[in-house]
Amino acid sequence: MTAATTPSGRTAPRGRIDKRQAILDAAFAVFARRGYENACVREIAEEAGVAKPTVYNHLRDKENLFRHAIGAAADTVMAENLAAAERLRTPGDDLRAALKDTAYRMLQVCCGERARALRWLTYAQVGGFPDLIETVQERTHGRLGEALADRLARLSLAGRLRPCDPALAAEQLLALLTGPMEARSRLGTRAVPAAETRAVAEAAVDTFLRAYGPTA
Amino acid sequence: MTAATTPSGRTAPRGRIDKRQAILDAAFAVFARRGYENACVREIAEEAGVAKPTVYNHLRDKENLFRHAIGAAADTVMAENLAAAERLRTPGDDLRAALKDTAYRMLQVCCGERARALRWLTYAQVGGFPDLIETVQERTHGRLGEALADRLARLSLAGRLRPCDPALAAEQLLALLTGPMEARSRLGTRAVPAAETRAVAEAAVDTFLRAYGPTA
Amino acid sequence: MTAATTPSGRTAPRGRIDKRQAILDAAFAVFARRGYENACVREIAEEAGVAKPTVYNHLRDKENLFRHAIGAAADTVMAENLAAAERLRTPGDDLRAALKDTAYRMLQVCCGERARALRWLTYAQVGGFPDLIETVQERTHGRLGEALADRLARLSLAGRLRPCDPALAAEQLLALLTGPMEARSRLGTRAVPAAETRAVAEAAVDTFLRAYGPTA
Amino acid sequence: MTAATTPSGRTAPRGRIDKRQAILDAAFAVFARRGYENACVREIAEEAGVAKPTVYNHLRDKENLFRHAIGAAADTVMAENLAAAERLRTPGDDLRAALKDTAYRMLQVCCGERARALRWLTYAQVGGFPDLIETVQERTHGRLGEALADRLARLSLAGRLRPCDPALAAEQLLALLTGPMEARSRLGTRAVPAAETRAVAEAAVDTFLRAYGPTA
DNA sequence: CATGAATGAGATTTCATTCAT
DNA sequence: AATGAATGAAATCTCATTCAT
Repeated sequence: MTAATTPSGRTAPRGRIDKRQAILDAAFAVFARRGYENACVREIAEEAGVAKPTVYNHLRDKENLFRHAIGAAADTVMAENLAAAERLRTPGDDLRAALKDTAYRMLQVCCGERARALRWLTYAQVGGFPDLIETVQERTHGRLGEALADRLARLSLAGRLRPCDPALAAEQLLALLTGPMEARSRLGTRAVPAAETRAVAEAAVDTFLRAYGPTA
Repeated sequence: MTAATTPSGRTAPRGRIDKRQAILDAAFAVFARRGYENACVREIAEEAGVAKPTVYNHLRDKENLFRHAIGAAADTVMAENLAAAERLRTPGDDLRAALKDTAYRMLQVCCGERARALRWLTYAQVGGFPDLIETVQERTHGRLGEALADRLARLSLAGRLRPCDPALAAEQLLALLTGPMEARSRLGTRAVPAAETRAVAEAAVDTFLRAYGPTA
Repeated sequence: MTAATTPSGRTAPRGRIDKRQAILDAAFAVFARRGYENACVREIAEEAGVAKPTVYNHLRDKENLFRHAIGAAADTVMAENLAAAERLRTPGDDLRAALKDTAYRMLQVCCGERARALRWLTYAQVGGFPDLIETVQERTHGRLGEALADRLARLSLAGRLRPCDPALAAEQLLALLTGPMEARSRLGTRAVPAAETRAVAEAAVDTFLRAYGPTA
Repeated sequence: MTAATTPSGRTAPRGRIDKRQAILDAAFAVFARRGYENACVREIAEEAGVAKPTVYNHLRDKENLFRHAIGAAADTVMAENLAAAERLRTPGDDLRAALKDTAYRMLQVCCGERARALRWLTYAQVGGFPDLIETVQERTHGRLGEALADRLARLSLAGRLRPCDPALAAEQLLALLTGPMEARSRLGTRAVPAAETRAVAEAAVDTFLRAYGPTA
């Protein structure tokens, strides 16, 4: 942060790698594969290549470490999802195709490694850190719903969707996408072939458009 | 069996009969409020009113205890859900009303104490016990989807729904119900007023019927 | 003990197998393969085919069980050894051959399954049950030494060995036999080929006779 | 390292240096008086003046602790025995006296506190750690036998013993020494008076020399 | 700032032993 | 006499966290 401007200095001759970032990355990785309780600080420190007290110096305690690691991952996942939703800003002539494309991209994000780990950790710790979970939920699902609602509102105003409550429409579109995927991937334990993912996206959009498409 | 008829005679000089059930109940309660790792067998034993080794005598180890407690809870939740789905066997004249009624009942089950705890534990341990989770998932969500698909197939044949893939329709109806509820209850951390629950059910059914209702 | 006179009724149509004997046998077997502390009463009961409390009914506690099991095994081993020593009662013309034969037989006993297990258990528990160990030691090694000393005294009187302290001679003969065997069998962990065992016996007797043989 | 020079400064604010050695010493002491299974790490930690996890930090687990403690004790005992055997390098004119002196010294070592404890532990755990026991056996008995054989070979070459297999001679001399001592000390449970120890040594050497002394 | 070493607390599990039938 | 069920006690080991350098 001091010298280099690239926060994760790709291949740049990074002078001092940010230990803090290394710790957070390692923490998310370890939390993801072990869960919160089973993850031990020693393993995180090893994965980050630092000594245990260094972790405590930077992030005070295990809980804080978890909160920061989760927060960072949530931001990343959300950015990816919003990027996918942006696609709807320029729907082109074929709305159905644009929706399907957007939907498929979002599903890809949701099925990705990071999003799956984040979802598991989120659910797993909803009892232990309800406030954190709520924050994450709002910064991810909530934020995505809003972005989607914005797009749908524009489309409705433009007459390309029938008049509707855009928040509700967005909520239902998301549900039609993620619900079946969770079921088919068995909560993320089995990989879903790309073709099936695409089929889920298309079925969701078809149903959505029958319900929300412009009236004949 | 001879003298005492109290099935759970607290401190009665005979404690042979339903110790196992008491342990399983206590286990689910403790797992539900502490999570798998934080739950300790001592607490479960205390809650069940038995000594710690008794727990081990009956259920071998913590993992086995967890599996049985989860399995039992899953069966209970499923039975409740199937009972709600049965409502669709006699839809009466007003299909929309019947669907909304069924939907609302299922949401009530899903938002109940036990179902919420089961959902949390399921997600939380999907990394640790993938096989168990898969089983639970199939015995609950999967089974419910099938039951629902059966009903929808009948309705479709009867011309009260347009021709469709009943499995897909059931999957999407379930998604339209549970997805929004998860979002609004913040993964189950906040109570959703009955009115809002009903609204979710109605919106889901309305959307569903626009997509799957009989063609004009 | 009541009806049948065969204490371990070989193939006889044993009316009531002696549970007590079955327990003692099982106990020795389990103690032998697990050691005293690692042997658990449950396993002994299983091996004996009875329930755990039955073991306690018959033998009061684990310590008592151990004492009786060890005692019985010691008696058996001792009987075998004494039988071998008896051979010296009729030495025949060739004393050297008679001694070698006796020595070899005793080594066979000492290397047998039971004697080895007994030796291990004895040493292992010498700290925990010093009195028992002392008893066993006297009933086995001590008793054998005396028997041997008797034979050697006769031989000495008969002029077939030079005048000597027969107790000391017996002690040293035993030492020349068992010491090298313990070393070569690595305390009983590796099998010693019969040829090597015989060589040990012969070397012991040769040395013994050079020291105690009749003066030229 | 800067302020305190006391190598084991009891409660000094620095305890970094010889904790490991203190733990190993304490471990051998506790194992010696309790046996492997009955020794508990808590007691070892207390005896060493450290906290329980410190024991685990330094030696990983109870088994490893045992192996190291035994190994160290074996080395010490062996060094003492080899020092005694060295005596034979300068036998002087009176071979018999030199042998008796050496023999007595070795018996003193063998009857010492540490050697007795080592022997008990060795036998007791021969079932549980056969590889360790074998190692110990070779590093002690085996090594001593070789050293002794070397001395005897020299003496034989010098004509002070008759031509013989020195390994066998050493083996038998050791047996003549330790065998009777084990019997008389009842496996180490009772103290043998110095006079009796000396008598055993002399008897062993006398017998040995009659068998292996120079031919008249 | 980074670290090696140390520790207090607590979890799972096993075992010998005893009731009550 | 024999047993299924229950229990008090204890042991191994792990972890989050803190000194002192």
